[in-house]
Amino acid sequence: VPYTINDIAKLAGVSKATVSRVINNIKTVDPNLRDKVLKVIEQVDYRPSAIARGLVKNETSLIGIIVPEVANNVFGVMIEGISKVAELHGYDIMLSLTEENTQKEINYLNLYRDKQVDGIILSSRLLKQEHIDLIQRFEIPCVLVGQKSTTPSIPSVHLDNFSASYEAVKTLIRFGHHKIAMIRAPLGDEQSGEERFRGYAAALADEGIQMEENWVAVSGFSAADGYMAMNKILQSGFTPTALFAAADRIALGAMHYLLDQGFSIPRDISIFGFDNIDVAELVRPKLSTVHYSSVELGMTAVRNLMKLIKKEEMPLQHTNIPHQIILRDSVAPCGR
Amino acid sequence: VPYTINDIAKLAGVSKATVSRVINNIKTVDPNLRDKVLKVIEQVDYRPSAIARGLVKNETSLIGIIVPEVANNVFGVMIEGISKVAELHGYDIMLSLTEENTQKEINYLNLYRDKQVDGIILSSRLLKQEHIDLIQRFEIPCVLVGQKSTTPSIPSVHLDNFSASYEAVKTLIRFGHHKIAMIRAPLGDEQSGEERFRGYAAALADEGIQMEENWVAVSGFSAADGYMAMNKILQSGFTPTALFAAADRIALGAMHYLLDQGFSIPRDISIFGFDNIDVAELVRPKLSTVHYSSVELGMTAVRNLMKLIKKEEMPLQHTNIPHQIILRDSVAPCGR
DNA sequence: CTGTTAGCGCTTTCAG
DNA sequence: CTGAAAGCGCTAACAG
Repeated sequence: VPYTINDIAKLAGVSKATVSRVINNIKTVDPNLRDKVLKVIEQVDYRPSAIARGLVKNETSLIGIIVPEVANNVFGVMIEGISKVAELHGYDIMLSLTEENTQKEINYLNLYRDKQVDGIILSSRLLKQEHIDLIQRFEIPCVLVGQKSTTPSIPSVHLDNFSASYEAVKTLIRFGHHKIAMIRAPLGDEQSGEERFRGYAAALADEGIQMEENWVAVSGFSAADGYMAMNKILQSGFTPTALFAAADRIALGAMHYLLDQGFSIPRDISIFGFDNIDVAELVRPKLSTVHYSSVELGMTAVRNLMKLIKKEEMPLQHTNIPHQIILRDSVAPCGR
Repeated sequence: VPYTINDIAKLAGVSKATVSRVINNIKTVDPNLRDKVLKVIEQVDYRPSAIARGLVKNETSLIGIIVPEVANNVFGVMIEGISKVAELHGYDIMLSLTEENTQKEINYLNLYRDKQVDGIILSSRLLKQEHIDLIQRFEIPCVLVGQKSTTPSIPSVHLDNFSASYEAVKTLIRFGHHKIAMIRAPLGDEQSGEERFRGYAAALADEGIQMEENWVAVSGFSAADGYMAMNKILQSGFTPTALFAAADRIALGAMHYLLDQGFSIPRDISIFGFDNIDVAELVRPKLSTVHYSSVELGMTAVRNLMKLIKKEEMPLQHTNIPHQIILRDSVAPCGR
């Protein structure tokens, strides 16, 4: 049975107001009383209830995170970034996993309102107006990560997916590749899906390369999805000299399909991924990819959230995280 | 400004007790009143404050998770398991990352007490008496995952690391290997460190193989650590025909070192890992490893935690999760 | 079936 | 500098 502030007051022979002052480090307390109180607190190992405090102060020092999954390294790393900065600011985190299910996202948004978190970091692949409406109605500080905000009051942190893809594909072209396939991510996903595809298309167009419909396949984010997508492209009769995949795990799945089919990477087909997840460097051939810092993504999101919470300064509606082309062994000059 | 139960009471022309009954689904409410209240709630989109409710009920429907990291697939997957079952039971999760820092673990344990979580899942690699004492003093339900409990009131979920390692190494021996190196995990880690090593040692001993000191190197859990550890073993003058690593990422790091040195896997050296992380199957050669379900680990932990919370039934002090040897391409018969 | 009342553990005026 | 008192939003007896 934990001690309450009343117990401490009684034991120390003071009022609970005084105890409150002591635990909140308010200087206007007689040093003698303060010591007495502190001693009692120490003795019985008293800790104030965050719940009760939350009720009266309307603050929980909690931030809620909503992400699709956490077994995926991209999100794991991002959460570590979030956690680090949140801790620095004295915030703890609640975590909710949605499996990209919009209804769950909505539910968790509501849950976070119930729990009165001080702020929310939302990473949704299919951002809908419904999300935005809900967030605005709550008036809970919220920052979007991975998708671009469509509303001034809700800042977002993301990368420039278009440029990143554009540069990746340009790199492939510079290596002499023209027949470049792409395994793209789902259609509703504005950033990882659409933008990364647009960058690919633009790079080809700029070089006067006529892309055919069967050059691109749509895929989920898993390696298994990538495996199947690669099969689909080859089945269509198109044999590219290079592949650009919208995510590393997709790329890895595709690579396995190609290896299983007897292709040699990168001799027969070069492969370019996206995300630079931890294993990109642990496979052979090591995967060329677009790097950006998921840690930075998470950290920046929290920093912006802090601004929002403290209302000192309005963060920019859009914050871009830098990206970088990483050339590794999976890309070689075109041999055909 | 969110509505409170008082507002609803006023708007619906009833007492707040009645509103409370409605939102808590207590049947003894006149259907007319209930409808009226429900309508108002709907209209203004009222949601009861979980904080206030928590204060009076002494329940938060929150469970706290303490893990070293989340960028590591093992923990990511485990958390997904936890999340799934927790959600099923109506619990939400708080997450804290410790980077294996004992002081942080203690801090978070304390934090969870402040926040009055209903239960805690603790995954610590270096479990100390200090943890145990703290948990017992709190009287907060807590289950350990990954380490074995030393206290009847604190159940734990883990695998039989000794047997798993034993079987893995026996498998290597069955393939004709005798000169089997091991890269083991840190000394203080009773399970992944000590037990996995003991299994290795026992398997060798049972076959009458005399293990030398330079056959084993100690390593952290990262691929980089594994890379260096493999270097150390080779530098010592020992060239094994097989390697058993205490974790897949260690194995992967070691594999890269060997490939960099011009060895062929598995022709020159067979490699056996542990954990069956997602990428074990995404590398070439595919990694042989000890499989266990991290999802199951997490789910079982929550199930036990629920028993503890609901006090219906005391869970077993020790619950073992099954494991399984997975033979893939990284292991071949000994050629020497 | 419904309203009144008394808290849950804390912070915060407001007097003294 | 300190204590009394009110109240955060809700639940839970207890009468009626």
